[in-house]
Amino acid sequence: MSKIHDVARRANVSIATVSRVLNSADHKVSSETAEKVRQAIKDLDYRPNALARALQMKKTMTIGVIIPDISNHYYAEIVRGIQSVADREGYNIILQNTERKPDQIVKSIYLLREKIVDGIIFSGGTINGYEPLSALKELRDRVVVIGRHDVNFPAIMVDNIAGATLAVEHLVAVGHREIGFISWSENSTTAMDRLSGYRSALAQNSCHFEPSLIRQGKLTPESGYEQAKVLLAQRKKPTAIFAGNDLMAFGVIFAAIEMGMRVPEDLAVIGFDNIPLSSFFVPSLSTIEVPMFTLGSDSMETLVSLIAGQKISRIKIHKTNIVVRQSTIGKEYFSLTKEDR
Amino acid sequence: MSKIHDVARRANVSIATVSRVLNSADHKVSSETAEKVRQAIKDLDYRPNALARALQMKKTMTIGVIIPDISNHYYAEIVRGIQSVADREGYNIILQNTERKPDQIVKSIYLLREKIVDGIIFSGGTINGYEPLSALKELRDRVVVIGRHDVNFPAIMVDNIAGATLAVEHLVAVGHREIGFISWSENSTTAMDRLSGYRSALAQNSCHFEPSLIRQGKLTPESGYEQAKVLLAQRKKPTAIFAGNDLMAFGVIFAAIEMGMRVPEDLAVIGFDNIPLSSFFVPSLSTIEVPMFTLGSDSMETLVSLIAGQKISRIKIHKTNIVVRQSTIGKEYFSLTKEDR
DNA sequence: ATGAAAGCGCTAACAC
DNA sequence: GTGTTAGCGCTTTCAT
Repeated sequence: MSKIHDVARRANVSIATVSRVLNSADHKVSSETAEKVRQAIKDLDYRPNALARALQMKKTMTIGVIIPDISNHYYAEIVRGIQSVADREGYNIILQNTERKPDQIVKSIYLLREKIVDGIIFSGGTINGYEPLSALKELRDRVVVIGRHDVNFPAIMVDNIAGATLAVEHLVAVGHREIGFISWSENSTTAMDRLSGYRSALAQNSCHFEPSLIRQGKLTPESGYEQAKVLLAQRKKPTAIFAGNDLMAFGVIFAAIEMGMRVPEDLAVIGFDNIPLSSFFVPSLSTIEVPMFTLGSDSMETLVSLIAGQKISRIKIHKTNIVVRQSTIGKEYFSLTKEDR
Repeated sequence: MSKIHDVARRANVSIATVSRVLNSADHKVSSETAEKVRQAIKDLDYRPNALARALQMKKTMTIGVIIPDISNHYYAEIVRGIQSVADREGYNIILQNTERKPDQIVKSIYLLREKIVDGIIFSGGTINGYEPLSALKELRDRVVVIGRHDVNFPAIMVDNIAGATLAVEHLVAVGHREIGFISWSENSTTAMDRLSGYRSALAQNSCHFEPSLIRQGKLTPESGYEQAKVLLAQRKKPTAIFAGNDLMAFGVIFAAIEMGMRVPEDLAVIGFDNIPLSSFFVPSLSTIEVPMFTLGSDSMETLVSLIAGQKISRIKIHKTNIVVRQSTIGKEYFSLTKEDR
């Protein structure tokens, strides 16, 4: 692996000159010399050592991304969004999967700090404890959080309250009044926001709020399945279920059908996220669309501004839309044009 | 951000001593001194700069992972597998999403080389061109490939031929003889292997091979949907469809049901991969299980051995299993125990 | 326009 | 046991 010194020797110049043409900071290099250098670089297939450069420049052009689970489409799409602007801006990302383990989160933060990332994007999971927060302290001005607003960092959010309201109002509009809700961790501000959207929409439509219609899942199809089984076994069972995310909604539908119910005739189901598969599920899933990719790209753009020292607004909230499909309105959906899907 | 020098001063020792307790290479540090140093480290919340260390050690403890699309569950799970052993071994990963663009692949390789990764895991996409191969040359002994065997690097594979054979034999066993196959890119050795498994299984069971029953999709539900529409509109239509992956299989089922067919009564469908959702689809999807997580973890283990200079076998092939669910055998599946899912 | 030399923060000989 | 010092490969003043 050749180094700058090799290039300098081959081109009969000093390493400073090579560095200059590499960074073309000041064009104070004569074009002939520059050409010689470029040729030497090509001949040797030389690539500057980013480590050495970063050590000197105190800038690695690498950012850390901390998420709970890359195999969850929601986070994967966020990562794609981050990647797309990172690419454009010349940054790379170091991925940290925490599997939602608090100590893994702390470990990740310390590690990213050691690797001297230029910034961190944090999504999902909690960073309330003392340790993680103090670990992030050093990076204070270079952290962007996705999906939380209970922590003092710039945040990219989704309007979960409005989204949940949309979902419930749709269910009410198609005739439901006993609406179940499958939530998840009470530590999640996202879950709490969706719950409060659900409650306020019920109130707005003067539906009685029934605590037994609320269950806590784990964002997986399995847990949706399990919680639906519980809800549908109750004497007071819902005619519609609002699942906290699409994956749980799939589990709900599976459970309902397994119990011999028809969806949406006997049970309407709506999810949250609009993952790609939701339009191909049978029945296709009505859901609240979350702009996951945009969440990622926006967070990276915010981080770039932050790194550049620009002022940015503390919180940015993205809108959600409702996507109505078969799981709430039935077969007639098939008559819609393909584009609606 | 404090540096080793600060720690040394605070503990009244030399930086070499600090370095020694940090790396505990030789325990030639008296326990009192070590204690002083550790206290100073804690006081200052000191973390060594991984960049400086890497520059010196010529080892970054970082590896690059190049995949086409992180939002595809298949790759996400591979990344999770890689992460899990990377964590255990103290490595971190820099993720490169190529979106299958050849020039992005080349760019990624160069970039990872600049960032001086200790190795690269490459999955999906083609690296046949001159450029990418020459770019990988420098890293020759530190590259592991997942899912290809047409390139001269250690490879972690899945037995696609056997898997496809299993799928077709199952369909034949439940009474089908007109079996469609939805493949994808002809540049993919995986696709070609699955196709050849399909063909040989047909031959083994003396089913006539009908080229019009083979379509080319793009691994997405959309493309499965589209290709199924074509297949099922033919005068000579299949009674069963073997989709190249689960996502396409979902699209196939959706198309069939939209056309008023019942699955599996009018059309049996089997996929490939066994992504988590396949057990919760309605009807649940019969499929060939691919140990994606293991593919990832095994590739990372191989890379670690490679980096350690150990000899490793050129190719390792992982077995596949068939998972039979409703989409090929129908409702009776519901009577199976939950564990079978 | 170009070169010499001083670091960036760390590790590892080599002294003592 | 502990300290001194020479790099790792690069960027960037400061001379010339």
